[in-house]
Amino acid sequence: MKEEHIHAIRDFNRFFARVIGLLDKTYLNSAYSLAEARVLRELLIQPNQTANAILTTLSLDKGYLSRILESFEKKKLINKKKSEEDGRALHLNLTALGKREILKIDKDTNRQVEQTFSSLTEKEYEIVIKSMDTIKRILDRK
Amino acid sequence: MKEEHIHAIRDFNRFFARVIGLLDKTYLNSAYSLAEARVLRELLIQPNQTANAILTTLSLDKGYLSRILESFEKKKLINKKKSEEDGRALHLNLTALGKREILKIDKDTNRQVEQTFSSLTEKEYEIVIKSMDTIKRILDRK
DNA sequence: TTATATAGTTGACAAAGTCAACTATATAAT
DNA sequence: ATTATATAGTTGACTTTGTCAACTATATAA
Repeated sequence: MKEEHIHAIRDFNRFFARVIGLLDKTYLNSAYSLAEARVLRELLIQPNQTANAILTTLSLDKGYLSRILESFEKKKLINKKKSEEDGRALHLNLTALGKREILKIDKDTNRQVEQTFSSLTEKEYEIVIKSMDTIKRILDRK
Repeated sequence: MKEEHIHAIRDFNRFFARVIGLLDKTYLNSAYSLAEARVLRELLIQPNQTANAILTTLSLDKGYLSRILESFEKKKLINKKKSEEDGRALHLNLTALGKREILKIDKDTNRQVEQTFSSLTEKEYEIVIKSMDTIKRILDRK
């Protein structure tokens, strides 16, 4: 791999880390941390998952996730039910409140994205998004 | 801004956050945290800066940076000298050791980037990097 | 039946980051 | 000149976030 490629990639990484960092700040004033929002979102996308499945998808620490889930249960955002096939596993589901909360968070995040990118013209959006798709498609294949 | 644009951007953000997160893991086994490496790198790029300048560039907390700099001085990575124009300000410079350390970190990070992206063909590198540049150019202008 | 593996919990801890009060110096307003 | 206000950096106290290893309970393999 060419030195200049590495340099170009790192340059973009640094740049885009700032963009992502800016968006992640949305969670600072919210009731949930980034990790918590990711867990809630994961359960919205794929209900009835076990903690272990989430663990793999989001690469969190077991203990950390366990505590997040415990706090969610206390706040009535999720419910846990013991698996019938495997007595060790818990199936997790959002409550109605949990769904409302993650949808609210996502709305805020959307607004934040909108703000961050708001100065682009329609044409520019299309170029940016096309480029994003190109990057993702190539990297994802690997 | 179109709903689908927001969705596409957020999709890429999530994807790329994982890429960046993977690269950031380089710092886990290193002697420096991500924040520390950023500060060292900043001083490599722009020597003789004040703490305050770094603060603005990297958006760190005052106290946090102050302690990082203190630890750097103890480890002989930087030296501080009082500004002659402004008695409150400190001008910061990497020592030879400091330079060696940040160059070593950067070498490790380069290797990590290389590994992460290693499966791409030359043609694919070029497409990816071109797309990155396009995104950066459009967003940066704003 | 015993050994080994896995799901989730718990306690102890460490790293990362935040906040506000403080000292020292600089600048602006009267 | 004096006083008020602002800024650079430090310090103490604290919170949040994340890590690690030991543990319980259940499942699977030998």
